[in-house]
Amino acid sequence: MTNQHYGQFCGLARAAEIVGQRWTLLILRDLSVGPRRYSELVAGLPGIPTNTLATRLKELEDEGLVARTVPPAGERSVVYALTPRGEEVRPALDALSRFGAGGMRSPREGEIVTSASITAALRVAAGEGEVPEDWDTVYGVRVGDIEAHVIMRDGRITVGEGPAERPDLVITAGPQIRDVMAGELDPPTAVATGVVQLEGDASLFDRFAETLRVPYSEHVPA
Amino acid sequence: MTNQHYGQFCGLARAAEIVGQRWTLLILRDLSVGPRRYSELVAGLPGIPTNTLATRLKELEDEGLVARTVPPAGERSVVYALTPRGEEVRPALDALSRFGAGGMRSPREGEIVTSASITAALRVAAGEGEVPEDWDTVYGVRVGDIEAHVIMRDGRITVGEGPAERPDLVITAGPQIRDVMAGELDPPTAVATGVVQLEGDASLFDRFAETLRVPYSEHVPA
DNA sequence: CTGGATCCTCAACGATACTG
DNA sequence: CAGTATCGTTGAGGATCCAG
Repeated sequence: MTNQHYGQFCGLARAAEIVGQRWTLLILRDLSVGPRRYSELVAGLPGIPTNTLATRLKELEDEGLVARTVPPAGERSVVYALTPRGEEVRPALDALSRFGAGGMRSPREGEIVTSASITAALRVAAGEGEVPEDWDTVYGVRVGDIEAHVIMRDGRITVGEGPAERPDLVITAGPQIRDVMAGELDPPTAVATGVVQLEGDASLFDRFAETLRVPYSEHVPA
Repeated sequence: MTNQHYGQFCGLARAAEIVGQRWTLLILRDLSVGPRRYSELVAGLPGIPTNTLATRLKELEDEGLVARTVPPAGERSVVYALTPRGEEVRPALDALSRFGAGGMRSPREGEIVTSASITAALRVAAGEGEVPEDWDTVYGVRVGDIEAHVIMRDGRITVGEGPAERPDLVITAGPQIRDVMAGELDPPTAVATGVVQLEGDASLFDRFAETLRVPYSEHVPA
């Protein structure tokens, strides 16, 4: 429980004392996508020891980043969510995601995609989320049995978990969808080679590819 | 040396595998301020075990974030510096600094300020560094026996380590200087109460205080 | 069935000493 | 100065168990 203290009066050092703990960044990522129950966190973080999760949640609660909501009457389930202070970590999560994504080519052996990871990735790719006012498009994105949705409407982009309702276009793909978002694989080729499958108005895929962007780093070594 | 692998094809997970290691964020912070020799890193990171530093440097080199430059002939000293890929972590460091600084009030028992920490803090506070074109001001900032400098010139802000050459104003203060940068302590009061001492054109202090800003979080619990 | 607590093992970390 | 070697300690990993 005694977190590492770096002994420096420094914002980064203080941040490191929190997010430098193992699993903490991924817990925050999952919670940044939406409130979660304990078992949902376990499911979204394959490999996390249950005691580690319990410890981390307690630490994050002590730090004021996470609040556990005990349901009032009919005892259903404890729900964990980011507090307002916890929301302030988002820009850092996004910057780290962007950095990490820059060095990410294809999945390593055994690497998976989770609901939170794809949703967070799409949110980062959306960036500030400015699009023309007259766009009104709903996308569904499926990777494996995971599904997320992207809505471009009223000049803004909204990203969420789960299937879209009445999507204009459903995009089904593997992790290689990243090559499209990195600009390394142009949409027609992606479709032609079967990297992505489209259901619905296929002409909307170009818009998706050009709007959601997380570039590869130009400086990855091997 | 087998870093933690989270098994997820996710930018944040990949980033976490690197910066989630102990001390790594602070090593990157120090290197982001400027190239460093091994002993300088040790000096700037009080408490770091020497073997941990050696291990981290090797890991960061393997990741392509840090390059060690062995001096050519007259054997002087190995120098570590960020690579272009390493530079890409800056936005994440800044976002984390900002987050951590938001929760930072006064120093905890025994916390110190280092050259890299103050320089990094000023750099983050400078933000994008846009100032009016006609400003031409050189500040020296002293905290304890540490000194950094801030130059506002040609519409930009430059922050660096070490004393300023021919400063217009030298600001000497303790860690409470943060209250000024957070907007919680107005400049006249800071001067009047002796929180900061000024040498030079004291009228330039207002400009310093309004330009360099790292706000406190409104949501820190206790 | 959810939300943990407990136990044990081992790899990583921390402290110190020592060397090219 | 720039690390390596050694060793004790801590925290993570993994399985299991328990309470509401």
